[in-house]
Amino acid sequence: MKITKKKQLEIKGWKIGTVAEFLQLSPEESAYIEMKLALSKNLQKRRKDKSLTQGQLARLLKSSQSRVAKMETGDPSVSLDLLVRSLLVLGESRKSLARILS
Amino acid sequence: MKITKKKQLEIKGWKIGTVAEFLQLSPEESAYIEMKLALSKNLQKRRKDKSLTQGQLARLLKSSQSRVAKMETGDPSVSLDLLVRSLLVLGESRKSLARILS
DNA sequence: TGACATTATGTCAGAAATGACATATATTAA
DNA sequence: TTAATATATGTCATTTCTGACATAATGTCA
Repeated sequence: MKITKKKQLEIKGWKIGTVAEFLQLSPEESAYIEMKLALSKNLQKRRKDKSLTQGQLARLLKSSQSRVAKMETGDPSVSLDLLVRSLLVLGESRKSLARILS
Repeated sequence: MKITKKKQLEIKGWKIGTVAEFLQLSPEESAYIEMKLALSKNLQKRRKDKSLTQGQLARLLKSSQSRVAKMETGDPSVSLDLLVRSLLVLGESRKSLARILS
């Protein structure tokens, strides 16, 4: 999938139809993006539950505030790998990650 | 985690202790590797159930035989992203992927 | 055995992801 | 409002991943 296409996911304000339909994503592409978004949301929730700023979390992850922001906003430049590894550092288990994904 | 460290995972024949202990992996590193290996195994199973060669699967994935081999053997150069996207192409759903991971 | 098919491994150029930085845009509190 | 804090966005050099290729190793069948 092209980055440019994924980028359009960020367009907001549409009232009818799904994002997948609008962008004509294949089922695989949709599922892949949904999984990333589910992880994104959970990362932000986990961080806030621990009362951490993005900057503080970034230190934990040996990353940067801007990358944490991108993770949480579903930026297409962020990989599943990074999301999963970050959630593991935040204390999620294999099983709880699986639960997030399903 | 260093690639060199992960590479050692391929050492076989040890009879006592876990790989994680031997390599002194942190819980996060262990979980991350376990997840990748679970996906690897499943990819191979899926492929064989469909009676495909690695070369045929590679065409489906728009990849190459050598990369498919690396996916199935748990080569550290393979990302979670690629494994997940490949399984999605093979027909796995979000939910079934989650089941594989848990 | 040998020929053929399949899988594994090594390498590398190009592509994608990453941390870091600057800076813009919220958000909050006085 | 203003200042201070937090989050978002854009860019870029470096690192990591990727498909492709060659070739080695393994398997299969006559």
